[in-house]
Amino acid sequence: MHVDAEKPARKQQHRSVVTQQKLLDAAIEAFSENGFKGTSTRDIADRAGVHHPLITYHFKNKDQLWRSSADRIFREFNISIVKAMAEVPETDPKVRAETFVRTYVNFSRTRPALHKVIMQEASYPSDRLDWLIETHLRPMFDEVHKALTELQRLGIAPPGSAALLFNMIRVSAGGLLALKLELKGTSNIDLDNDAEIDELANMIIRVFFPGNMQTGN
Amino acid sequence: MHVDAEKPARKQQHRSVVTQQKLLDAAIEAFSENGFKGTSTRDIADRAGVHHPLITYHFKNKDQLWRSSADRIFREFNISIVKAMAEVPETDPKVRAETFVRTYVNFSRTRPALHKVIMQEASYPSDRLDWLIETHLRPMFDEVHKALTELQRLGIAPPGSAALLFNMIRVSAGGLLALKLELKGTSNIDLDNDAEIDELANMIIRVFFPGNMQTGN
DNA sequence: GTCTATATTATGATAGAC
DNA sequence: GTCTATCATAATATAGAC
Repeated sequence: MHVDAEKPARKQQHRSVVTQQKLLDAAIEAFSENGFKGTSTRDIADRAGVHHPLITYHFKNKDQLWRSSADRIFREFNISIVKAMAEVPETDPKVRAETFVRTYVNFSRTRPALHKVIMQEASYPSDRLDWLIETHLRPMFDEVHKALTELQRLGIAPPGSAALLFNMIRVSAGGLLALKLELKGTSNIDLDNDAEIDELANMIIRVFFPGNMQTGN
Repeated sequence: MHVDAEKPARKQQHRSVVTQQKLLDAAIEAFSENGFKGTSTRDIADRAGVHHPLITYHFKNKDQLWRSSADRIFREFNISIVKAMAEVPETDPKVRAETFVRTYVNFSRTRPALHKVIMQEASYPSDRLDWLIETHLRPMFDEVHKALTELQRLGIAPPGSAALLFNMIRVSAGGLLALKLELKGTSNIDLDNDAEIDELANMIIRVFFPGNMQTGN
């Protein structure tokens, strides 16, 4: 009956999804390392362990694959942030800020591609950059900018342009994780180490939210 | 006599140098935008307005051209820093720190490639990254790290890892200039504007050197 | 020192067998 | 849904004329 007929179909559907996920993971890694132009679809297919014509089959072309990769990593990040913020009382803006920084740092650690992809695309004008800004970057900025302005009003964050401040925090977190290899070589900072990750988060909090100090660890 | 014989030779030498400079400028721009893999030597030759086999003639291959480009931009940066620091009294570490930040921000503005090239190469391990660290990055880090430790001892810079602090300052200056296009789109920050550049430098100084405040403009 | 021509390999994308 | 085979283009690099 229907069940017997659908079982293989479902198996195929499942395999298709798995292939897509493998390609997306491989694409995120490759694009974040070498940028859009520097990445070959063959390289992505090799990393994913699938044959390269499957990219055309599942994603139509390189550009669509890039967009799907960006969607995936930003969705993961949003889920991570929303989940972390849900566990923090809305009444304590300082703790909310700290939680945001720690979540951002920890996410950037496991997924440095978040910042790397932005850096790659921001290097020169392109339709991809415009799309990235409209779809993911500006909505995120607007929300955090609001919270940061409130933190300044409360005397927790330093005065001045909240927009500049936000971006300084952002590159201090995601940017340093994206430069992990370099920091290891120049500064002997090992951002694969739990303790150093914590120290980075604490440093960011200490420097950018000096008001009402309550945790100095 | 000799003069007549040498004149055309010098002209040729001169033209050769000009071609090399044009290629280096074009290479810095191209490599910073698209990374090593993402940049084609044809693109560089086109930007420089010369025929692409000339790259082989003057620089042997793509890799040597990249190294020469990196040498050029780091040399420019060093000259810029040394010149600026020479005009500041050695006895005032706070003013020296401020001068360093302003010089760094202003250099990154005219030459965002300085930070972009580092970001591109730090995305994945390579011989180029190792070379960049040994040749340019670590020597620079060692010197600034020493000065920053002294600033912490004087209570001007916040406590904690001087290495992390240095890198946070670095990405807040060079990193934001490298993200210029994105900041314009998401945060409406125009880093082509003199006033906003000054505001960024002031914000960095305010946040990272809060002790002994003496200039808040 | 500069150019044209070219050898060789890699790339994005597609056609069509299974 | 997956594979092999292939096309057109673009890449790095070199050879050799001028």
